[in-house]
Amino acid sequence: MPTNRPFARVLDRLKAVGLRPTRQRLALARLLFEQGDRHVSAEQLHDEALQANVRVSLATVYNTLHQFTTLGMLREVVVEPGRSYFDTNISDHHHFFFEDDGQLQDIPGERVELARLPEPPAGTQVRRVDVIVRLGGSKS
Amino acid sequence: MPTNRPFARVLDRLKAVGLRPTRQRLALARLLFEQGDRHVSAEQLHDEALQANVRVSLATVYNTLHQFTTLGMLREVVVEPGRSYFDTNISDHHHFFFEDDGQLQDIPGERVELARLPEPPAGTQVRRVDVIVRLGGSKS
DNA sequence: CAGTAGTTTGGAGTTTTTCCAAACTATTGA
DNA sequence: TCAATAGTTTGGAAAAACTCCAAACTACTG
Ligand SMILES: [Mn+2]
Ligand SMILES: [Mn+2]
Ligand SMILES: [Zn+2]
Ligand SMILES: [Zn+2]
Repeated sequence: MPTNRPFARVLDRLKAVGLRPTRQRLALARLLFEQGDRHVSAEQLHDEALQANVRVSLATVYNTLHQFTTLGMLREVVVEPGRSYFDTNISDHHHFFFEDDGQLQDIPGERVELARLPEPPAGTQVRRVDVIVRLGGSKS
Repeated sequence: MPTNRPFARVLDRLKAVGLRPTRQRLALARLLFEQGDRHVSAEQLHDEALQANVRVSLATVYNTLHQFTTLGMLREVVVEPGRSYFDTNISDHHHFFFEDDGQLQDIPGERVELARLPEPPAGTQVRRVDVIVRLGGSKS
C-alpha cells in the first residue's frame, strides 16, 4: 500500500533539477503542480500562497517562476502588454485568449495543424511556435 | 502633372477617420506610414519624433498610437513582457520574433497555412489568430 | 556540527504605460 | 471673421509589473 506522502512528487522534482526544497519553493511548487494545468501570473501565485498561509515574498515568487521556467518546468506565455503568465503545461500546445477577461485556455497541440511555415532566416533556429487565438464576446 | 503635396496622403487618412490633423498627429502619422511596414514601440516613435525636431509629448505618442489602433490603422503586437509594438502592416500576416535582439519581422499571411484550428468556445468569436515564430541564434 | 553555497527578503529602483486637469487649437457656423 | 465648442496636447504624478540589492537565513556537505 502507498504511504501518504503529499510532498513526495514535488520534492522529487526539485531534487531532480538540483533545487533545494525550501519551505517557499516546496509550497509554490505544490500550488503550481498539484492541481492540473494552470496559467498563473506572479501576483496571482503570490496571493494564493498568502491565502494558504505560506509566507513568501513577491521577489521569491518571481525568482522561483523564472528558475522553474529556465529549468523547463514552466513555460512563459505573453499575450497582453504588462503581464506574464506562467504555464504549467509544458507540452506542445497553443492557446485561446479571452480578451474580455484575460483568461488563457489550452489548445492541445494536435488540434492545430500548421501545414505550412516559412523557413527560419539563415543563422537562426526556431525555438517555439506560438499560436494564439484571440477571442471576444459574441457581440464584437 | 501631380503637385508636390508631401502631407496629402497622410492628411487624407486622418480626415477619413475623423481625426484632426494637428501638427503632432500629422508628424507621427508621417513617421509611421511614409516608410513602408514598421514595428515600433511608443518610446521608439517618440525618439524618432524628437530627432526629426517634432516637439511632442510621450503621452501624445501613446494617445495617438492607441487611437490609430482603435481606428484600425495600426495593430498592436505583444511578444515580450513589458513592451508593446505597433505594426503598420494591418493585413493578415504573422511574425518572426528574434528573441536575441527583440526584433519583429513580418511573415506574409499566405506563407502560413493553418490547416486545422479548433472551434471557438460557444459564445465567443475569433478576433484574430496570431502565429509567432520565436527564433534564437544558431547556437541554442 | 561548522562551513559554505544557495536562498529569501523588504525595500528601493526601474521601466513601461496610464491618468489628470489645465492649457491650447482646429473646426464650425453665425 | 471670429467666438464658441469640442477635440487635443501636455508635464508631471501615479500605477503596475518587474528587477535589483545586500543582509539575513537555511539546506546541504563533510
Ligand atoms: Mn521573465
Ligand atoms: Mn494598449
Ligand atoms: Zn497552456
Ligand atoms: Zn507585422
